[in-house]
Formats: sequence, structure tokens, C-alpha cells
Amino acid sequence: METRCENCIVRKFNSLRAMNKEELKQVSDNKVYKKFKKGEALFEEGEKLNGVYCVRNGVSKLSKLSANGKDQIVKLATTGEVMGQRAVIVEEPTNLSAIAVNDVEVCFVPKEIIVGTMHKNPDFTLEVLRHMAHDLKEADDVIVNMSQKTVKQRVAEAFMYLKNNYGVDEEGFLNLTLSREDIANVVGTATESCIRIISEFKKKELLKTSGKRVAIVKEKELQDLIDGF
Amino acid sequence: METRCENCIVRKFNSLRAMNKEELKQVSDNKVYKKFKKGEALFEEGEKLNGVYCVRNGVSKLSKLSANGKDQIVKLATTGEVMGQRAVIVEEPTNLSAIAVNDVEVCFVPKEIIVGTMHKNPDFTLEVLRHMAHDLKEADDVIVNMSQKTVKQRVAEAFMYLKNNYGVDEEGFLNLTLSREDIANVVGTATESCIRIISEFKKKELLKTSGKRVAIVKEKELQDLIDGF
DNA sequence: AACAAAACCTGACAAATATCATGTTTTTCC
DNA sequence: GGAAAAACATGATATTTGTCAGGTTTTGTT
Repeated sequence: METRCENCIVRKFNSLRAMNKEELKQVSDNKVYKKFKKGEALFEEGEKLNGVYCVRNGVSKLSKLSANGKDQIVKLATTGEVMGQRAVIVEEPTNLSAIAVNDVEVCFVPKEIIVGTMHKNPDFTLEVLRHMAHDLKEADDVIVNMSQKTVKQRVAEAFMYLKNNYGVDEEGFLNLTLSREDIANVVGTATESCIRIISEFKKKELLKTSGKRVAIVKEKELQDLIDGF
Repeated sequence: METRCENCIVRKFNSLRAMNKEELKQVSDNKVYKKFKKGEALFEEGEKLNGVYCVRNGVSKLSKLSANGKDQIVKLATTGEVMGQRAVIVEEPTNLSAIAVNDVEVCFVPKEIIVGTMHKNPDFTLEVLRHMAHDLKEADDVIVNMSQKTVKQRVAEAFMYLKNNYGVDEEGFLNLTLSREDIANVVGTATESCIRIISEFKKKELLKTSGKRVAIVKEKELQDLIDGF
């Protein structure tokens, strides 16, 4: 396992790439490697975060509990992404929980290091800003989808998202398998509705399944459905 | 009309407050004052923005056109807020249109000045970052509301939002009057559904109206409805 | 392997919401 | 001030989605 941030490939994909050697060394000297098993919480909504989590491996769901007791998954965070930045920047408790979808390895970086670097290195701050700007755009898109697309379209979109971001195995099954409930919580619908729609897609041969694993069969038709044709 | 940014009260509310005297002078020397009438577009989705818009007066709706031809209003931008920051930072065409809800006055600040300051003054960058972090949190909340609350709850919430952010006049009517269609586009529903719900609220005496003006009558009951009681 | 727990699935029905059609009121503009 | 346009309003109906209730299959554990 590579233990020096300076040589960590993961860093290339996030805002830490804008740090200089000295700053990276400081991160490296203070980071704590942590492991979470599938289903474990990295942190929970309302918690004060003392640092950020740089994902080395695995996927976490970032979700928020709604008044009616359902979780809404706002984002999936993958290798290379940094979680908890927002809360550290505004010095507020985090508004989201992070739960491991599969086994997750992260490097925890104390907030003092992040905040200190932001005051000294404008390039780093700007890089963080760019990432946050990107997240904000994605959030805007989600809002529009939520209100303007049907549940069916959103379910279809969720599978396309999984294919495009995590790929498929030799048999064509999605590399990242979510439970039906998780998919429902991404899409913002009832679990039963989600299952029903998946069944319908299977009947129409847009998808095929094997246990909880899902494969996209007719990608174009699925995309047309998303686009409203 | 105050023409020097150094003395502009509006600046106190946005990220420009982190600029030093010299930087502000530069903004002041390069800014362009612009006026837009109700209904006019400050900029449109897909446009490249050559700068940011600092709102001196009035309210604009930031919206995105969906595939089915409906506008989704993602945010309302008011006095003191800066529009277009996101697009300038990531150097992409803007993902949102800005339309004046009432007469709007803005100062247009060329992007070179904003970007230049971000490279030199980490405090400014950090301040922009804080504002964007705040926007991102709000966006997350909107996502959860969209998927977990009923249209009725969201309409009620929209009115509470208008009251809390723009206040009411002597008679109790909301200072910011939106058309039923705009409210529907904030809430993400059909205009008819929105009208119907307002009618229902009137019957229950939660609201009263006079033309398109709306007043909240029973605030507590309205809030209970939002919270799901 | 056997059991329990969790996840998945389906039907029946109820509730929420959209759509279409049509009429009324308000606003705008000449 | 009056005509035209836009916004508002409501009924009837169709569609979508959620809820509840009851199954089956899969997964995990001893």
C-alpha cells in the first residue's frame, strides 16, 4: 500500500493536486488511514467533522434523512473524491451522512491542514472552488430531473449513470451493484415502485438481472426513454 | 446613485467584502451599471459569461429549461447576491438563465478582474468558496424536498420562503409577488396544480389573496403542514 | 445444511398529480 | 376606456405513484 500522498495516484483526481510538495508532506504526515466495511457509516448527518475524507477505494453514499423517515441519496462518492469539504469550509455540522456502499478505504486529513493550506495557497483554494462549482452544477441538474422527469425516467437514468461512471463486467453487469432500496433512494421514490419499474424494464428487455445484479441490454432504447421519446 | 464599490452597501453581503481597497478600486473602475426591466433576460442558459452580475436592486429568477419545455426555477437572486460566479470559475457556458422578476439593477464586473483577484487574494477566493458551499447545501436541501415532500408542502414552503426572505407590506401581503406559473416552476409542478392548492389554502384560510398578491394568514398551521403534521 | 433475516417481488387499491377543456378575471397597451 | 392578451380559476378525467399486505427468493450465520 502506497502510504505517501506525494506518490498517491488518487490525489491526481481531486483538489489535492494543487498542493505543493511541502503541503503534501504535511498532509502525508498527519493523515490517518481508515477502513470501513460495507454498510458502516463514515460520518452521520449533524456530526461535526474534524477533517476531510479522501477516498482511496470503494464507494460511499451521501444521504440526508427526510422528515418522513426516508433517506435521500444526494451523491455517490468514489475513489479520488474528497468528502466533508463543504462542512469543513463553512465550519458547520455536516448536512449529509456517508455510508459505505461496499468496503471503503479512506485517508482522513485533519481540517487544520486543509484550512491552513487554503489561507496560504490560492491555487489550492481555487481548485477546491472548481470542484465545488462542479458539484453545484450537478446538484442543479438533479433538481431539474427530480421535478421534471418521471420516476421511470429517473430510474433509467440511474442505471445509465452507474454504467457510465463505474462500468460493466465481462458479462455486461454493472460493476457497482446497489440494492433496490438504494436505487429508490437515489431516484427519490418508493422501493416498491422502483422494483416494479425494474420488472417492467426486464419485460421490455431493456435490462436483465441476475440476483441484484443488473445489466443494460438495450442502451439506446433506455436513453430514448430518458430523453422522453 | 452611489457609484464607487468602496462605498457600496450591497458589497457587504457578498464575497466582494473580502477584497482590499486596491482590488475594489479596480472593480469600481471596470464595472458597468446595467438595468433590466421585469421579464427581461440578464443572460440565458448556454451563454458564455464574460463576467459576474452583482445585484444592486431587484430580484431575478435563475432557471433551467427541461426537456419537456418547462422552466425549473432553481434559485432566486436578490440584492447583494452575485450571479454567474459558477460559470466564470469553471470557464463553462452558464447552466442557468437569469430573468428579471421585477426591475433589476446590477453591476457587471468583467471576469478578468474576478479571476485575477482569486489568484492573488486567498481570502477573497475563500469567501467565494464559502458562498458556493452555502449554495450547495441549499441545493441539497432542495433535492430532498423535491423528492420527499408533497406538492402541497412545497407550495406552502415557497410562501414561507418568500415571507422570510422578502417580508410583507403593511397589509401583510408578500413583498415579492410571483405569478402562479413562477411559483409552480419553483415548486416543480403544473401551474393548474399550483393554483388549485392556493385555492385550497384560501378556503382553509391559511392564505388570503388580492389579485396575484398573497398573504399568509395562519403561519403556524402552514408551517405544521410543511413539517407533516 | 438449516434457519433467520433481509431483500426482492407482485397484486389490489388509494391518493396525488397531470392534463385537457373551458370559462372568468386581471393586466396591458393602444 | 375598451379590446386583446395574459393570468387565474375550476371541473372532469387520466395517469402516475404510493401504500399496504402478502408472498418468494436470496443472503448470511451458526
